Amino acid sequence: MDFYEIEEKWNNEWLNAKIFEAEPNDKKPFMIVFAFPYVNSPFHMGHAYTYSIADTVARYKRMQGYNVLFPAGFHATGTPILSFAKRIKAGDKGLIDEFKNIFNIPDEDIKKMIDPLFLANYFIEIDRRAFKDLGFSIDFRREFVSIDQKFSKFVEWQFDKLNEAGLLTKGLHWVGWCPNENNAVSMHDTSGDKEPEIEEITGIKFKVKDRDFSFLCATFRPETLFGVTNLFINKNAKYVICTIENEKVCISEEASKRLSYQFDIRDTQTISNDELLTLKAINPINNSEVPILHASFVDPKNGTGVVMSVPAHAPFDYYALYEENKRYDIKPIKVLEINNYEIPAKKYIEMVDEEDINKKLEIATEKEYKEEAHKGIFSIEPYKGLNESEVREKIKEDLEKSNNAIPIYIIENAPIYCRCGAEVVVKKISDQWFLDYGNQEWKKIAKELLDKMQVLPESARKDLEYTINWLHERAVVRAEGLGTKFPLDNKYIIESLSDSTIYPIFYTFSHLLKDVKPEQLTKSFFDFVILNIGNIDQVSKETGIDYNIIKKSKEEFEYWYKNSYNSSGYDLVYNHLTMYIFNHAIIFKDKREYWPKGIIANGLVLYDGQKMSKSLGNIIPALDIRKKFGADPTRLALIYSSNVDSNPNFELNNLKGIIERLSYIENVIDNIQNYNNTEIKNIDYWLYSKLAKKIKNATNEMEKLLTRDYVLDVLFNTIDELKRYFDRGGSNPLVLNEYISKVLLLMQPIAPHIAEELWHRIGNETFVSLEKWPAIDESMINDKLEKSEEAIDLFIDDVKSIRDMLKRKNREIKKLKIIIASKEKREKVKEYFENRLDDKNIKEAIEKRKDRLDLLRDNDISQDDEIAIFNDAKDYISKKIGVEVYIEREEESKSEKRIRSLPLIPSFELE
RNA sequence: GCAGGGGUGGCGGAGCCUGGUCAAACGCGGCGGACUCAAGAUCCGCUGGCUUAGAGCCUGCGAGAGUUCAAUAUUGAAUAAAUCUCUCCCCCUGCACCA
Repeated sequence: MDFYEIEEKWNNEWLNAKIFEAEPNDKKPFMIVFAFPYVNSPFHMGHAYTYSIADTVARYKRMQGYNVLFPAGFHATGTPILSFAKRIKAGDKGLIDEFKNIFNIPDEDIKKMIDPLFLANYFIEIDRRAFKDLGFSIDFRREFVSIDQKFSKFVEWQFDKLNEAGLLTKGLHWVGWCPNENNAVSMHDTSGDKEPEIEEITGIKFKVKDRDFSFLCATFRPETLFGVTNLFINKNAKYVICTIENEKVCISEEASKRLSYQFDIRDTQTISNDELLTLKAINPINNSEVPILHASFVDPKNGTGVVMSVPAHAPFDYYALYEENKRYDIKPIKVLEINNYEIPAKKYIEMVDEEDINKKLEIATEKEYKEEAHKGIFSIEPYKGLNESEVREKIKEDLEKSNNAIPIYIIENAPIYCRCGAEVVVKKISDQWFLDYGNQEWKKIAKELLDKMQVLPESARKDLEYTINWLHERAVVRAEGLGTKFPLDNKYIIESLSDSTIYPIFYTFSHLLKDVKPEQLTKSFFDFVILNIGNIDQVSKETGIDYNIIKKSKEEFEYWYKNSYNSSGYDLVYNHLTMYIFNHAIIFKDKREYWPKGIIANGLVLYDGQKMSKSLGNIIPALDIRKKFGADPTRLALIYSSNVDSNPNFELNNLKGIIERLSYIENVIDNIQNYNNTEIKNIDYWLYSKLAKKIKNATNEMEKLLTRDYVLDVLFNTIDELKRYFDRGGSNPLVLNEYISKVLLLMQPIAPHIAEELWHRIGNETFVSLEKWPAIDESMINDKLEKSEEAIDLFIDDVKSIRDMLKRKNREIKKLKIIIASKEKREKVKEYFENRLDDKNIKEAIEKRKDRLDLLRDNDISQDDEIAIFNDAKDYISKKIGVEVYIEREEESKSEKRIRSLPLIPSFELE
């Protein structure tokens, strides 16, 4: 089977016939979108999985009689594209190799990618091609990119609405920052792709006795202030005195530079370490005087370069004080009770078996902090008896209130380096804009929306609910990146997830705006089209947009958005999908008929059992697999990898089996004229029965998106059924034709090209893609017949086990005598199941075959029928066992085995 | 730390909600056979172990404990879960301002 040729053929036919170009009509609408791909690389198998599911649903719904809109677009706002272009320009070897080796991009194209727009367009081209090649039933007319100016106008409108609702707020925010390039850094901008994690620590001010400045000590554990015995500086570092927030403090020179991104730091002057070491500091919590000492572990780059020493609870402090400084005159002060240790820090150091002293102290510290946080009990008044975290919060609050402490932000996973080489620092943004997802009213309607919508798998609902609950103010603007300018402050760009929350709306009329200029897309246009505010003549006059375009836009929006779905990867549950819910909820607060109706969240694709990642080099561009194996096998292998509720494992090995099975069906179709039986036999009815059940199962599975089960039923089981059909002598072309036609209909959503091709090969002229979903003919379900077929198989199993045993014993077997249960016994068995008979022999016999209870129960097959059944299967059984077969009635049998016969479980004798 | 999801034969993965019919679907892989000069493809069979005239036993669903329905059984004893409950261990994902 030449998949490539078949796929090219039908992809073109579909495009030429424009069958997926959706227009509103009088059918029920169904709109499904997938989270559009980010175009800094070609999309890979993980994306292909999500898109395949969306297409499968789209194709299924189309068959179900819905008018389906399945659009697609591309996402390009934000920083990654810019940052990739920058990296290419800088000759970043890692990225260039990745592009070369994983995506096979030619050198000359990579060179051009220093232009971010070239880069984006390059991958858009590839992705668009992949959409087509994979046979997605997309209405390509509606495509747009999230950096299109017209789309920007739509985003602006959205933010106007959010602002009107009072949900945009301004405030402080801390970000990772490159002091060299002077902009915010995210994961993509750091070497090693490390996301800077920002953490708040407490800077405590220790006033210096008889001087006009304080030491500023940074600590994670302000509650241990009670246990401070001294301060540490490093005499090999440089220290300065400077003014932070109108107060003079002493910190390391390095810290003063770094903190200048968080605070307004002035009047910096150096101070000698000798002088510092003579000073005395005053502990703000109890006014005790403590000395300043040197400790070599103090890192001037860390925190403020000044450390408060708590020898009882900090291994490093303990070591520095007693081993390094030999200050046995200073006693440790214990503030926490833990395991009744006398001096916890000492104890924890002793517990670690490690040569290297720094490592040893590190391990001890980690262990001590963890255990104390867990079960340490505070032992100093007035907090005695409380656990550590409670005291921490209280003390921190008090100190900050009394101006004895200030919050300082640090990079928790430091050091992180920008790709330019500079170390990333924390910067305070004082006019950051937030979207207030913490707003309770908003949360409430978001939850209402969620309650009304279908979630597949249902288990994702919990996660969505949870995310709605914890989401709070989200920074929505950035200093850098592609995208829409923030309407309230033009120096900012709207952040990339926030500009893509209600974007599916744009698909409903994007194709109508070809001749409209971006500046014509004013607030009144969107207000009218989306929210029905204002009147059309006025909007047309004001914007200069043609009356009919406005009218059509509004019609399309109102038609399609009555029933819209979003299909995404599960990772987007925690951001995009939740924001999708939030934003729709508020924009359509008073027009809830336009709230989205469903979300599909599929799992993370594993590749041969492994996570796909750059470092493993196993990121597979979807087009590669398609080229190698064909689009339909690729799609089948993907959706067969799992049902929607778990993580799919894409295995190349599965492709072989899938391709073979598809070829089998093709083969049957091509040879259908060789069958010429016109009578309808039992096995034909059996096939009909299987078909009816298959349709029933398939429908149910598609509704729940049990794609794995669906492939199993529609493809794998079909092959088994066909094989059995032929094996049992089935050869009626009409029956075969009907069976296969229906199977092709069921295959259409999951293997559209093959289904289309074979559909035509069996003589149809219509597009299978537009056919109706097959009806379930319950009357064809024939359990009795299926049961008797099953009985034959089970019988063969029984015979085989004996035959093999005899073979092992080297006994020769020539014939098989089948002994059908007597009329009398049948009556008895029946009575037994109706509780009318208490016959020990029958009871025992049935008990022995409890593995076949299904066959025996409700069995009203007469002896003559059973003889007919086995007679009909005589050749089949003979073939399977390899001996001649005779059938006789128990009444007439002379075999001693005859008493074992039960209805549908004949006894037998091999001789 | 908090929250969510998991741990099933060589592998992937059903089964668990609604207990028995589960040595556990289906697929992959492996083995054997047919076909072939041969290989591949295809077809048939096997694939936990030991046995065996159609039946039995053992082992078995992360570890441990508990409960109990059907059933067997009986002095209202006892036996009895992949599936129910609890504890423990281990793994994965998320905890944002990033796509």
